[in-house]
Amino acid sequence: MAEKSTFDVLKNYLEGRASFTGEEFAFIQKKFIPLILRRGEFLQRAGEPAKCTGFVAAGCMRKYVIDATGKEHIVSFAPETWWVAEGVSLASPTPAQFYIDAIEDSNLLLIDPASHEELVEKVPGYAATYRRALERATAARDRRVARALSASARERYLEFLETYPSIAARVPQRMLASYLGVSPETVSRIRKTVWQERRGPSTL
Amino acid sequence: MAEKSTFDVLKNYLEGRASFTGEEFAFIQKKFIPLILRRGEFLQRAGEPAKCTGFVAAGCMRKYVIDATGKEHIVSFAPETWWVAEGVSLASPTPAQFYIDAIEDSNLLLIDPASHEELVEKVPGYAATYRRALERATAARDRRVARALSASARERYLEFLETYPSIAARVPQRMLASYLGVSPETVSRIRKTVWQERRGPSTL
DNA sequence: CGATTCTTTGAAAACAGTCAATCTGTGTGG
DNA sequence: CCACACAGATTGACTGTTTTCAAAGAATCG
Repeated sequence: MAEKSTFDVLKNYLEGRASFTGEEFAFIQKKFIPLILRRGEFLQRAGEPAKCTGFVAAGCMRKYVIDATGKEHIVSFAPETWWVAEGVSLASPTPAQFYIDAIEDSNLLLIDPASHEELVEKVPGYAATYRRALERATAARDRRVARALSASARERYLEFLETYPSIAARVPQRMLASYLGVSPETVSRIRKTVWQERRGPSTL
Repeated sequence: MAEKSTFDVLKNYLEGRASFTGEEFAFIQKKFIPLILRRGEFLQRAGEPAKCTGFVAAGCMRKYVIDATGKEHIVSFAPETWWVAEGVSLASPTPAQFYIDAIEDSNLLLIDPASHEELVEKVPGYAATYRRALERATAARDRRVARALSASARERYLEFLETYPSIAARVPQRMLASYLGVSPETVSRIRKTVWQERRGPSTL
């Protein structure tokens, strides 16, 4: 069954981070709703009420904004075993600020805020895992801000390749550019200089 | 006593977010260590082991990185009732990535990771408050990233003034520039055009 | 295949950064 | 009370990077 194997990814993820009883897993599983998205399909659009947090069991999602001139700016990617969600909007009834769509065919597990709250209250391991994920997410975003402020386009590009090689390998370059905050042309030019430098010295 | 009034700020903050018994407050208070910092003094330097989370009871802190060329880049400000901390480094024994210092004379309440863990485990209201603070922090950082990617220097400047007027009013302009990711000169020029536009139409 | 989307390349323009000088305000000491 | 020093803010001229626009060349999906 497709659903079972999808949940297994989450189960695996959780087992790696805390201890759970079989009962707890059953309880957790009941709270999540599987969702299959094809490439290009949306989990959420900015302006809509945001309803769910998603665990990515397979595939890859992206979260982004569209600015006044119609340009997309990717805030984050979420491949397998990552979470993807609107920020505040889950707790409060604010309209979503972000678009979230699938950049590959993806399997998600969705959970609504109330169920999530219940899990946090009743399953200690879940609460701890969630809290740690939040802490890591916050730290990762601080690093992202710091790098955006202090590093050049080139440095950010190279760093992304090092830090997230598996993501870099599977997203189109224009999305990488969007994530880095530069134009696709600039990424193309950076790439060019990078292998010119790698090649240059050795071919002399 | 100075310590008591400092803790009252935290107590007040917590009371506004969850319910606590007197015993719980006493337990909480025992875990925090007051610290007074004069303007310019450090809570932490990059490279050191990061040890504590700080609650700002009075004054204002900043968290920043110093890049390869020696330039400072402010990741966040933390005025009264905000938390300031290294991200990951609290849980793991990684060296700190950020500098944290006082930009005004400030009163902090510090808590080490182990005590914090204890509070989260034993005081439900504290756990919930902390979790919500983390969620809000993550969301705020997503917005910061989105704006850094999608808005011009001018828009970011105006938005900061709107969103954090009280911070904008008390930090030097060079720090605002550092936070926005532009040079002090650029902020100066932006300011100029802003009141030229406000003045221009009416003085015609 | 065939159409669309993605990437590359070129040339010119816009934007912000740097450097350096001046101006402003604040606080200090004569 | 004035003079001075210091830090922050402003302004101008110049430089450099990145964007934009436009067009051609891959690559990919159906």
